[in-house]
Amino acid sequence: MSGLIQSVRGMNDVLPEETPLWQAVEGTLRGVLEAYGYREIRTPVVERTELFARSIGVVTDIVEKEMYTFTDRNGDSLSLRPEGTAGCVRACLEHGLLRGQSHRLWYAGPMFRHERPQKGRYRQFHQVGVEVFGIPGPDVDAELILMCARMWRELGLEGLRLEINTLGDAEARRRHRADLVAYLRAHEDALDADSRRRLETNPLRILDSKNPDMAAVLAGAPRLIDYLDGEARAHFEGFRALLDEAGVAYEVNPRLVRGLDYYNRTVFEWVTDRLGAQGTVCAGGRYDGLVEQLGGRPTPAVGFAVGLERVVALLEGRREAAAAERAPHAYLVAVGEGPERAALGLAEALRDAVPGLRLAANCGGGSFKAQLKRADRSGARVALLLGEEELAGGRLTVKWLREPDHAQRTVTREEAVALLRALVAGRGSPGAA
RNA sequence: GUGAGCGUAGCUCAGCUGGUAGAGCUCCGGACUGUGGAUCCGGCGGUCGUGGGUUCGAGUCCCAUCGCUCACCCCA
Repeated sequence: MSGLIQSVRGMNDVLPEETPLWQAVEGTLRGVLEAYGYREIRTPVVERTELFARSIGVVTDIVEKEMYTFTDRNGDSLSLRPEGTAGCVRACLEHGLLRGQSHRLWYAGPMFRHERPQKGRYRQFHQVGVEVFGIPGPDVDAELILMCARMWRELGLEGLRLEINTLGDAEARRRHRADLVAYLRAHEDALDADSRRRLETNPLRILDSKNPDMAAVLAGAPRLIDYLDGEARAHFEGFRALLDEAGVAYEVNPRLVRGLDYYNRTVFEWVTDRLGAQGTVCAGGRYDGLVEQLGGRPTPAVGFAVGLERVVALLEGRREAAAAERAPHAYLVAVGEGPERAALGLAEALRDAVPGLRLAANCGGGSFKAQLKRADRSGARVALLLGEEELAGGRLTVKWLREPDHAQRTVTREEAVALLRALVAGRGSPGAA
């Protein structure tokens, strides 16, 4: 055990016990995205490092110290993507998708950040993300919120809280940031070490400090909301009105800030208090300036990303149920030389005759007892027994593994096919066997 | 990057003040020549994370190192 090679720190295996829950989550999210007319885009996991530096921001933690960056054989600096938006914008620009038309897109896949792992935070993690290009109004912002709400509903995820805020436009943010830094510098002796460091890196975060000693100073700090111009203000009011109209509950959190530089105007987060320190399950906002910043024409854009590890963690209680939904319908037991030789062919014939059938055929021999044990553990609803007697008579014995009140019966292959069809259709009437 | 807690069988863990490693679950087999999930019996399975030190003797004490977990930071 000590000599074995282990997985890379912070990069986890998802074992077969767990994959059914992941598949259920992914399937549900995909269904919702399609219900809103969003189309999937797939982009590489590796991009030029410069793409992330120019989009996320050079001085952010992500770019400064969390990227997996390496030099390609030809000398280019490449990085594993730490988030999905930059690559998506790059792909759209590269293929001319942003000329005039609007696009509603989604993607899913692994992201990489070299952080210290902890609950809900991993070095390889998975996101489902959405990006909308070319629609400036608050109606899409609201649509994204409604889409999220539907995702939670269909997943059966309860207790998520929606927090929203507006960051205004670039100009307002610049003025506010300058005033804020000046104000905080004037009170620098009242700041703790962390906050002094953040004066350089992320001054907005200082407002979010949990240190009670700084509360008085922070209360007097310039507020971003006072810097908003009329248009940004109207956008936010419009967004809120649409949420109210739709009956979505939310909370305005003026201290809600996004870590990535490119956000402006609407930002939002869906949070839970059931995941320890990493309570954000989904976050997003508007980034109207990013496309231009990456060399395209000015193009309004909004998006969000869902952290799949966090969603799966919240749904952990449904692991068994999800696994049961994907278990085989039937397990084919074959004992004896003749039956064992005939089993694979019979299994093929049954799969041909019953579309959608999930049939596990026993391999590796074993006694009746051993094979039934495997059948039981496979989660199958019925065991199909093929022994010398059945083989000689062209029949199969159907044994119900989950319904103790249904006796096993030996039937013709045609009857077995009919029964399996009913099982697959979900109207399995076990008594009919 | 900083701090704290924890590393004993595939999994969950016991092992008191140092005396030469155990249980439950899983898996395989038997009781039951073609019948699983219950019960009983048996079997497989361990360089006690790794390296060094103290000692007649270290799973136990000391040091280092690696790993895991949680928190800070940051964020999905």
